[in-house]
Amino acid sequence: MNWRDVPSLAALRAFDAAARAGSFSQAARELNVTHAAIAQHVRSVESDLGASLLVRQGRGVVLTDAGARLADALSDGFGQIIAGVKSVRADVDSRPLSITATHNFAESWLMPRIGKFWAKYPEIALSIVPSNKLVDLRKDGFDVGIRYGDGNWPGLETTHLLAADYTVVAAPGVVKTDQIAQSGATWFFEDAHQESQRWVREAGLIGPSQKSVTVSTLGMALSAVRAGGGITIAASALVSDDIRDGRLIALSQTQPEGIGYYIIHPPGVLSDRVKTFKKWLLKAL
Amino acid sequence: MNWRDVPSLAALRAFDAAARAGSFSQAARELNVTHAAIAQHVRSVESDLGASLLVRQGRGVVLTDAGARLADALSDGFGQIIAGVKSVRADVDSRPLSITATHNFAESWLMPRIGKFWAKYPEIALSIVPSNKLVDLRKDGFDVGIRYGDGNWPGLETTHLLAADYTVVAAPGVVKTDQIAQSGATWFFEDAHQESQRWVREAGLIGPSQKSVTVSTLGMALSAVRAGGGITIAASALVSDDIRDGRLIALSQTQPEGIGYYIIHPPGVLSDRVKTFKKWLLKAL
DNA sequence: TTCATATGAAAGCTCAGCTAACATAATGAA
DNA sequence: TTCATTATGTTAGCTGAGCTTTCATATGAA
Repeated sequence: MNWRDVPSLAALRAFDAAARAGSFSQAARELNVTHAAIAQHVRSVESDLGASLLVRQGRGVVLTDAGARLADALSDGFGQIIAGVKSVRADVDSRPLSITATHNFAESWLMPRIGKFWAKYPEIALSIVPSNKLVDLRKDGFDVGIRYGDGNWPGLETTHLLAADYTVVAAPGVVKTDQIAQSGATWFFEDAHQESQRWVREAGLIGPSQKSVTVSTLGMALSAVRAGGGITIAASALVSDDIRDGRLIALSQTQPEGIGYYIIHPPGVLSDRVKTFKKWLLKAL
Repeated sequence: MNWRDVPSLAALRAFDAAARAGSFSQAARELNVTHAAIAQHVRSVESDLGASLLVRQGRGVVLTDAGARLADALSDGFGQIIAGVKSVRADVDSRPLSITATHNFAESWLMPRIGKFWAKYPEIALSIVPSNKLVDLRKDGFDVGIRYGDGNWPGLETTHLLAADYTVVAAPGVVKTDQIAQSGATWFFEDAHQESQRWVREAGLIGPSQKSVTVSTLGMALSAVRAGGGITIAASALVSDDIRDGRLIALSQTQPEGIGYYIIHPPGVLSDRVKTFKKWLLKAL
């Protein structure tokens, strides 16, 4: 497509608006600029093409023959562009909001609450994809994500959701708070969380004779622990429900360390649906 | 036409180019920008619409479904716009170059030389409209003009063509150079040129008993003077041919005073035809 | 493995696009 | 006819959209 001899698109749009309005002032109001901007654009298109396109007549302007022909083409062209954009927006708005979250967060925090979201916003369909991978939101087609980390992901806007302190939990009666290492209780560790395991050892919360079992998900660890099978460590936010409801008791807790759960999305203006979901997340703490 | 929810036209054009090229780098070359500019625009359209449009695949990019649909609409839209501009340009290029010049200049300087222009540029049709009015080039549909004055016309580009000194002339033998005021020769003055008349009186070139006749055009004055009927004063450039050819002799001359003949045209890029004509004018002195 | 060519990303530059201000022109009401 | 209103015309000056520059990372061919 040869753009070499085409006046500026901004100028052509200004001319298009003036042509259809028959007035620089009216065109200015429609495009939210001053009449001076319209006038400058129109005259620059005229100068570029070497033809008069709009001439003053009374309190407005009228199209010359050349102007009428150009205006027809621009009307068609810009009409197609606007229609195409509108159509893509409509398609985007009609598919579910696509959300990615870590497995743990999805299972322990989001899914238990999602019913309330749907109750409040039945018109917003969601597609929740648990993934521990650092997915590329854009490439993989997600609108918004919840990620665990330090919040420093270049090219993304991040909003802090939950601090990442950890709590050691067990079912009531399984172990006394000050005798975690001396108890015979089994430690359940999630595979991926080497860091929290290291913390447990450095805090002296695991005895030499204590068994430890590594499982693949926090959900599995929590199932075992809820059943009185032992002790585990998890992000505090993910076990806060169990603690509140008395299914588990808090035995020990780390200090927050700048790591946490964050809402992430691409920069720029957010759609209403993403705004709504984000706002709900922040309130559902 | 609702532009409210439409991404920037520059960004849509960048996307259009990338979509058809399948490569940011190739699109950049086509639009004469860097690949970074293309990438920024494309990602900004994606962010605005909330949809992935182009994804990386190997060394290039491919369209998503949403991207393909938008690309179709943009291709149509931009195609119409470019075709419309091209059509108007073609029309402009097919009509004669429209030139306005003062009557005197047209008659005494331009028309005697225009044959040489047509000989050299037979493909450029001209429409020459003599007019002493300060015409509005744009409103009255002129491509270029020759005006007499100080060269200070806001909103126009001016190029000095001829200085405006004046020469007093008569046919050979009619009057001696140092006896203009003492001769009985009749002064012929052009109606509009009060200023040159004043100069003649202040220079003491007209005697108390000398008759003067006011005519409407310089051409009329020159006809009478060439026939030996008396003396006149004219812009030097306009009588240089008569002097060279011996039909008239120079009796006295004013100093140039910042007034002259100028080529005028609207600001901005000139079409090739206007450039050619202008260049020819400057060489035809 | 190396090299050429692609996209990704962010800091920083600059001029296209605009506003503000004032001038002039046209129209309509009194 | 005069005056108010609303239009376009024009220019100086501001600023952020659009871009470049630079460097990083990814891909594919040799």
